[in-house]
Amino acid sequence: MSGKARRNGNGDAVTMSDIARHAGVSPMTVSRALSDPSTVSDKMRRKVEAAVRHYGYLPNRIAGSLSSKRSNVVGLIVPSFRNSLYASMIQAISDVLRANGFHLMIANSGHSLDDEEAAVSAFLAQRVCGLVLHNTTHTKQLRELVRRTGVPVIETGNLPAEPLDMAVSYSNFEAARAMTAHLGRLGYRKIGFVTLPLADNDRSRERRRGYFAALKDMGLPVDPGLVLEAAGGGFAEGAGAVVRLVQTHPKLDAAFFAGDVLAMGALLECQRRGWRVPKRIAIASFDDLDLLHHSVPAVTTLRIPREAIGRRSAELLVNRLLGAQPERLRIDLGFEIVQRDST
Amino acid sequence: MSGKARRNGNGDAVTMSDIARHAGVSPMTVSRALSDPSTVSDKMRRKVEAAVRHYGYLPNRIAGSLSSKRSNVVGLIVPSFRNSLYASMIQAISDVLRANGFHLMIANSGHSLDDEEAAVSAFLAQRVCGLVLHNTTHTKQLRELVRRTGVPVIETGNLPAEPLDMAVSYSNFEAARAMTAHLGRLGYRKIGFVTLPLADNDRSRERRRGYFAALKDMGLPVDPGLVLEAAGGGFAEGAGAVVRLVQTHPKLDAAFFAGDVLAMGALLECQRRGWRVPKRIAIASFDDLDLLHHSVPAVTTLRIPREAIGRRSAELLVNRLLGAQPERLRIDLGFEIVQRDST
DNA sequence: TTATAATCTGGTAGCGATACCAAGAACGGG
DNA sequence: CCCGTTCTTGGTATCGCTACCAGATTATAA
Repeated sequence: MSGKARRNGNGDAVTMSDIARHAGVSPMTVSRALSDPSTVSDKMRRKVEAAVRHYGYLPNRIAGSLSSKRSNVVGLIVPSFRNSLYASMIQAISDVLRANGFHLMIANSGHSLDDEEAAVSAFLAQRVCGLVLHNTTHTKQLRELVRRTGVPVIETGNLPAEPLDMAVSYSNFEAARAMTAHLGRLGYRKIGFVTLPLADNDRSRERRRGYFAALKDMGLPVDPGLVLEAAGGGFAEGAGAVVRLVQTHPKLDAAFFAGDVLAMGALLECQRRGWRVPKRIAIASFDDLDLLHHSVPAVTTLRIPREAIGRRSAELLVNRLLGAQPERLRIDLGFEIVQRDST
Repeated sequence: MSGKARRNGNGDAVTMSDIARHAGVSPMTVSRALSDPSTVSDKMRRKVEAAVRHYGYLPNRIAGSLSSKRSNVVGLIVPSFRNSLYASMIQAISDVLRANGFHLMIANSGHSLDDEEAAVSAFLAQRVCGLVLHNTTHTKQLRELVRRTGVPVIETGNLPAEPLDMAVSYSNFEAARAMTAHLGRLGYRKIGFVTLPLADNDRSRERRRGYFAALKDMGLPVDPGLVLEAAGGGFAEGAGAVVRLVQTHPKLDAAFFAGDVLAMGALLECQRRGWRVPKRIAIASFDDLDLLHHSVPAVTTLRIPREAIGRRSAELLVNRLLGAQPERLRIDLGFEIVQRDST
């Protein structure tokens, strides 16, 4: 062992030249045998494979990337890991990427646009070959960085009017509007709305906008007092919100929660207080946490195709990386209202 | 723009030499000004910083890593993203890494040891500087790979008898044993156990072992019929399991679920069927899904310090990468029984 | 059999940074 | 004012791989 290479604890890694020497071929042949076997004769390929197996050779993709100016790492930025709604999307992305030989780097922006920008910078310094951003409003710097480097980018979480590059999502505005209209059709007239934090979050704001639009569509009065901003997205906040709404507006007959955990918290609180759902108050949710289907009563909700969004995002990215023509896309994967017993 | 560099959509990236030329200094000075400013005079540093800002220079960490044989990317492998219990750990790891200038690559093993091995190979090819594995049984190849490359590794999810390198976790065995004993102390005598899938999952098996051990400790009969293996970890499986247990064992007075979602599914099913909890049957859970605290009744559970585990894991890794002596560690972060109304 | 194309293989020159060494500038003590 | 330190700076040589071109080998056609 040569002293210095130990720094990284990386031992003296076997290199391609080592393999080449032991296989009795040139390094180029080893390179080809590994990255595009069809361009090498069977005899050579077998010699190389044998040596690779024998020495447990692990190609150095860092060197490969530097040389080829290509990388196989995709960067994903989500606002937070805590929210389970990102989980199914991440899973889908991860699956598609892996099936195509790509890897995933993840960072979270903590709902801060500046942190998102910092994460993108860091990813670009790592020379990721593509980006997925769960966010559609960005700092000017970020837009500039993306433009300059020309990395393929998928935006998701909402449908931006002007995508940076490609967008795959559903419309928060339309979804909230549809659910509010649905409640109206069911006969509810005084519909409260509990929103997730609005700061730096276009998705939350779009949902609220959808709620207002539906009321207007139906000719229902728009009462700002019926809108509550929950400080967080937890059970407790949902519980607190439903109580406050009911107490300040005794005539309230339905409440629409902009997050599934909020809705569940509210439902549980109603159970605790003996408020019948949907008799005393109807509850509707945004996003189909599995739980909402199993609760008593099961909760009416919007099913967002989180998994499909992840899958399509990754597929688009992979296609582009594999040579598809750049094309500014804006794919709407829609949503679905799931009517259950809580409304 | 020179035609060829376009391949990656990467434009013609500004390089360190470009910055050097425009700042009127040598590339080495730029390198130093960026990576260790204290070794460079103020005048030089300012010139470099100005040029960096002006050209929007993004250092190429791929090249940096190749040259320095150091990387700042940590690989994390979890069985799945779907389970929220990984989420808080991932968040903690991500936070600690970012605070120290490291990045996170993530893969999922889908509960397969071979896939875990494949993911580790891929990560090592990317020359990650450290690994976190949420699993403590591995293929022989994987152990060999880790030994040979000498990467720092954290194992978590369970406390292995023989860690590969460092382990940070709690003991599934002790936790399950403690909860079962707790139920015994509360007076329950016929305690069912619903386990998560056991195949390739030492954590599940350890939990079951803990359950059996506690029964033995208490002199209670060990009836294999009281143990059910749920096919998955969802609400439906928990619901199905509690029904089957109660129907096949009318005398059953408590059920201990090896997963929080299972327990919640069972609780909801009991509500649906009008089985009083804990009167007819007590329900205890493993892992403190937030929901269990808000359900009616609130569910007794084991609180596992998922976040602390993530944090400590990342901290240990970072320390080691920053120069701490290798040391075979096995850190037990314990657990806590949270007695609530369901038992 | 020879010409000509189609396959394979190897040599060379980077990719964009950092390590290491050596030389020049600044500094202080005697 | 000289000389040994200390602080800065720059040159050179990789890091391990792939792109590109050229030469060698084999196959195919004439």
